[in-house]
Formats: sequence, C-alpha cells, structure tokens
Amino acid sequence: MTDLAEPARPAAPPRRRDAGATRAAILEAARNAFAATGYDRTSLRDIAALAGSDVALIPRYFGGKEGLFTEALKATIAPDRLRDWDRSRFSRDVAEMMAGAADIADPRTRTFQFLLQAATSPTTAPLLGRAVQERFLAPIRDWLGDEAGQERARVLAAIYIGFLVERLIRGAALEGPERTAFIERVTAVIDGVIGPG
Amino acid sequence: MTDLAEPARPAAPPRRRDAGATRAAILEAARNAFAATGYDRTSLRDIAALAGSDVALIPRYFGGKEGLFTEALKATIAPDRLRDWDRSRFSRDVAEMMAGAADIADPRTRTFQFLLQAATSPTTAPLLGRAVQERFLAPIRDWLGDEAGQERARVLAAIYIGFLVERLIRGAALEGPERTAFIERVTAVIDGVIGPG
DNA sequence: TCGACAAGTCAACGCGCATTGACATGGGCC
DNA sequence: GGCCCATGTCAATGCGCGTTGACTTGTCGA
Repeated sequence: MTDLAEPARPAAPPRRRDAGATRAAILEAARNAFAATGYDRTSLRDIAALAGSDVALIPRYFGGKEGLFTEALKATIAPDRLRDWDRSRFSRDVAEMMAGAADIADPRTRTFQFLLQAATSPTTAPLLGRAVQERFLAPIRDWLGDEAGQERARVLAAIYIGFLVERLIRGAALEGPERTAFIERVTAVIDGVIGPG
Repeated sequence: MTDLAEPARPAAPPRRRDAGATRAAILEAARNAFAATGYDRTSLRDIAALAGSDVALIPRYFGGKEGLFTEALKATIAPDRLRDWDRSRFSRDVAEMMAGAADIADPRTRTFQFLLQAATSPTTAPLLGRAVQERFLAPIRDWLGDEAGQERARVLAAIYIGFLVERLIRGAALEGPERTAFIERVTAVIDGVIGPG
C-alpha cells in the first residue's frame, strides 16, 4: 500500500490542534484506503500516513481497527441522492456508465469497491447486509413507488451490482458495435425492471 | 480460521511419500481455505493443517503464498458444465437458486466467494478477467448461439454475478409472496436476455 | 501570564506470519 | 542389503502488525 501513502504533503500548513478535524481526516483516509486495498491489507499506519496523523490516535479515537472500519462503513452508505435521479434517463445513464471503464478516481467506484470488499469477508458481510437493507433497498423501494414492494428494488440492486462487478473485471471500456449493443440491452433490462411491469 | 483446521484426522493412514499427492492435497486445501476466509485471513499454517502436511512444503512447492493463490485460482476457474444446462428451464432454475440462501457448504458458493475475493484485488483482477473471458463468457456465447455475439453473454454473466452477490449479502432465503414475485421477475429478466431478442 | 488539560508524539511490546536452512527419513535402484 | 536422493520435519529468523503507556506540546480560560 506504500503507493497510496503520500508522506504528509510538505507544503501543507501544519493543522491546528483540532480533535474533530483529525478524526474526520482519519475517517476519510480510512474510507479511501479500505476501498483500495480491503480491510486486511490496509494497515493503521497507512491510514495515519494518508491522513497526516499518528497511528496511536486511531485506537484512541475509534477504539481499534474494527471500530474504525464500522464507522467508515456507516459513513460510506450515507443517505443517498436517489430522489434526484431522473427516472426517464436513469437506465440509459447507468448503461453508458457500465460500458465505460472503472475509474479509480471516481468516488463512486471507491465506494463500490469498499462495499465489495466488505461483502467478501464472512465477518463483515452480515453487517453490510443490514446496512444495505436500510440505506439502499429501502430508498430504492420508495423511489420506485411501493406498488411492487421490496422485490423490484432487490432485483434492480442485484443487476446494478452485477454490472459494476463486470465492469471492474473487464478493465477496459467497450468499443464500437459491441458497446452500442451492450448499452441498448442494458437499458432494456433495467427499463424492464423499473418500468410499470 | 481455527474452526476449519481439523488436525490431521488421526485414523487416516499416514500418506506414503508422494510429492504429487501432497501437492494436490495442499492445493485442494488452499482452494477451500481461500474461498472461506480470503487471502489475507488464511495462513499457510491453516492450509498445511487442513492438508495434513507441513507449512514449509508450501514455499517449496509453490514458491510462496502468492504462487499458491495463483495456482488455486487457475484450478478453480476450470472448464465448466454450461453445456449440460437445459435452456428451457435455465432461467427458472437460476431464479429459484437465487431466492434461496447462500450455502457455505456448497462448493459453488465457495468458488464464487473465492473469485469475488480475487476481483477486489488489483493484482488478481486482470488475471480473473482473462480467465472469465475464456472460460465463462466464451462458453455462454457458444451456448446462446453466436447471432448476437459476445455482448449478450456479457450481460447474462453480469446479471448472474449480481444475483449471486445479492444472495451472499442477503444471508437468509426469501419467503412468501416476496419469494414468488422475486422468482417471477428474475425469470423474466433472464429470459429477456437469452431469448430470441 | 500561567497553569491545566486536551491533543499529539514516540518508543516499545507481544504476536502471528511467511520464509529459510539444517536435519531426519523413507523407498526405489544398483 | 545398502546407498542416495527425493520427501518430509523442525526450529529459528526477521518483519509488520495493532495496541499500549509514558511523554511532550499546544491552546484556551482564569
């Protein structure tokens, strides 16, 4: 992980003593680091270096590595902006995003990687499941309208996740006719779920 | 991981000296252990205990932990049995499987967890991507018939993966009307992709 | 101005890990 | 039967980790 740990940018003015700001910086660094390399491969020393802070503060402020991870997870699955999405363009926007390459710099990519990391660990998976139910499925269900209940939200979320994984594995962006056909089909699939059916 | 490491069943006859068999035992143990607890939480000591072997043999035979993981990954992404699937029942079979709970004892679940672990690591993701292309997308494409080319296989694979992840996170099986509606919708979604369209 | 307490620093500890090299031993070949 | 190399065993080493406790320093109120 040394590639991520930039050594406390020298030009930056030394932060005034502020426990709240330090806590926030550590939390932000933790979200990025956990998303990039997962729970086990991320050391507290990495996070502290990324936050320009000291290792010893993390057990003090968050009660340990697990506590930090839990808080980072809560902060990542924040109340979302589903209500802002334009329903008429939603499926095509998603399809075009999925046809591209996974952009590491995109915070949404980081968020997703973080969640996927959490999903693959048997210890964190149940916690993630509960968080997804509360902060992801429920909002989507409300956004769709509750005629068909929770089940459409579940299917939509699953499809969405699947395309994200596929994009992650694929690496490169799609090109030419395959890209066009892919976008058309993904749009149709999503419309089939969020549509009146 | 101590829960997995059964201490070299005492009744078993001591294996005759056979490098090939030992290697195979270690590889099999590694596949199970990596799938269950992931790369970082699995120690070579765990694997050796599971295989009834000695830790020191692993660096010798596989060049180290990473080499073992790579070989285990190769062995896991084996030629599949897509050709056996009955196309007329495929979508409903998949849908009903997805409505259930993820069974940890099922080797397919372990395999999938293993692959998902690999997807989140920047080093193993490209390897996984190539393997999926060769051993998953290509067979699906052939199975579907090649009129629509690679793109339908891609979409189908993504949807399939998505539902697997959703099942993994969900934990419990679906019940009652939500289960029925879920199965109906998943069947429809899959049919929409593998159908003539 | 100065004291007190919060905030930050630093060194050290114990632990588990992968890896190494020296050593023991079984079994096939002459 | 006896050598000898492949095979397996064992102890030791070095490293990175999370965590702890003692220490220093900044900042704010009196």
